[in-house]
Amino acid sequence: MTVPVRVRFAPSPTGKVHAGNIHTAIFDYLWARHTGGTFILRIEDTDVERKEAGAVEHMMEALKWLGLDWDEGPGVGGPYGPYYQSQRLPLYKAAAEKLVADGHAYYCFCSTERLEAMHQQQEANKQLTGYDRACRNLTAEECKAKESQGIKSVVRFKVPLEGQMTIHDLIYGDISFDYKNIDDFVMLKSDGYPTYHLANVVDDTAMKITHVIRGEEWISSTPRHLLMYQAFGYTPPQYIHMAMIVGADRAKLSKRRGAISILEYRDMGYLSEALFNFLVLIGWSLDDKTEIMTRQQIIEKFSLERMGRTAAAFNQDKLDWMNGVYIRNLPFDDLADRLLPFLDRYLPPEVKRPLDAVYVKEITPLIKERIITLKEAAAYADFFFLDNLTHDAAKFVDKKTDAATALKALKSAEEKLSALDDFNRDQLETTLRSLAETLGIKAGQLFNVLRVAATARDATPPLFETMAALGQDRCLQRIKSAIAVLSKN
RNA sequence: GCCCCCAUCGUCUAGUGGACUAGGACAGCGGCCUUUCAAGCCGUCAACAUGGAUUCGAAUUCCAUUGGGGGCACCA
Repeated sequence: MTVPVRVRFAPSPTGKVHAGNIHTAIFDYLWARHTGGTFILRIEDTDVERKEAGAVEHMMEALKWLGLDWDEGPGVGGPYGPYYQSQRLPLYKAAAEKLVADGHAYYCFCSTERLEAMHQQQEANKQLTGYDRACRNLTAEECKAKESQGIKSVVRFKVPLEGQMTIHDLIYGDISFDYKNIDDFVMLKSDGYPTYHLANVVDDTAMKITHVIRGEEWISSTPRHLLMYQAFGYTPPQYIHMAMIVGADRAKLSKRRGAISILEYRDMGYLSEALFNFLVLIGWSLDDKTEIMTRQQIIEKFSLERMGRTAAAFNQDKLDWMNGVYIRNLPFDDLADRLLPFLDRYLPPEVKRPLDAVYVKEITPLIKERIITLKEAAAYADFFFLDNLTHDAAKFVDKKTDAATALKALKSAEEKLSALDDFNRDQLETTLRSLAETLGIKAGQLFNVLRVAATARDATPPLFETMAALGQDRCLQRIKSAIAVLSKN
């Protein structure tokens, strides 16, 4: 009989969540959903110094945006709360005291200054850095004496002086460590807060976590955690260390190095489905060719066996491509709904708000294949919304078409188009193709001139559809203004 | 300095001793399509870090080397 899987994503609220953090969360989520287990969110706010206001909210917003809904944790509660470590302080204190009582840990009264000096000396002598265990063998009386002098203490774990241990990781396999390379680490800080080491062991046990999924950077502290499980007499969870996502410089992602926050991707107009799919493919693959998968497919096919061990770089070009694929696969209405807020925010201020949602739906098919992010739609399609365009005379001229020809073409077009009673796509095509013939120029030449007149751009969606969407009045008015500009030269 | 991990095209990856003259994708390049731009389609460039060992046979196993990364806090 297998125990139901319980995994937790345990971020510390010290900044904005980036791809590296969320990558772990995604795999926590996948493992939980794949197995029908429970996905827990736990906030590791045990560093009073580094704690940042709003970080938890930011975190939760990012998780929600990506659809990583948690079954237990802040906002939803659960039977093993509270899910903020800062609200579980008595638990850690009791656990630390128990280990002291059992002889597995001890109080350390060393000052920060002493520790720093020791560390510097060790580095200068190129020695192994780590606590020198000065307080390891303090007697109860000595401890009392220090305490009565008002000296603050921390609790350190008594790491065996010799021997070794092997940890088993579901991805990396067996890894061995010598105890002699592990120092007596701090479990409980002098401010009464636990360190990550203590807190995660206490909470993972209390919350019945079965699998610890975390970044590869934790491998080297896993022996400490295992040592604590042994000392407590707890059964440790299974470990799943994941290869990290690295930056272009191949170093661990961090906000200091300019890692982009996940919500920024949302604000840049990436679809959460695309980012999810993209992030899943970093460190995991289904086979040798499948890339675009729905969330359901991913959950269903997910397996630990297919996870890689190599750190991977975030390839923005590929994300762009994938986002384009997702945009193109979206139904028009859905895309239009998602486009609306971006257009609203990024279209020039002179465009009247609120935007006409029906009109947005109308032009959506025209830009769908041409944008890779939602945000860029505003810059790409502004001419659909602007009342007045500024024409650049140079744009009307190219190798095939000189200014005089362009001017003549525009004048004839204005005449023809004002006579049209139905300004639809097909009418426009018939009218303009025959006009080109009459003028004795290539259809493409005429179209390009009109394109520039109607949009002030030389790269736009197909001309007839564009003009039809713009409508007769606006097209004629723009052609007039184009004629004016060209006549000046 | 010490400990640990990793190593296939520029990037993400497939590959678990023979089907590999190493597959896919992004990017790049070339072409087709075409009223522009895209999209689409076709093609092309491009990798098993190095050296040993094991084996009839290694991208795949083992050992070194090199390179990269991570850890060594009263941070997580």
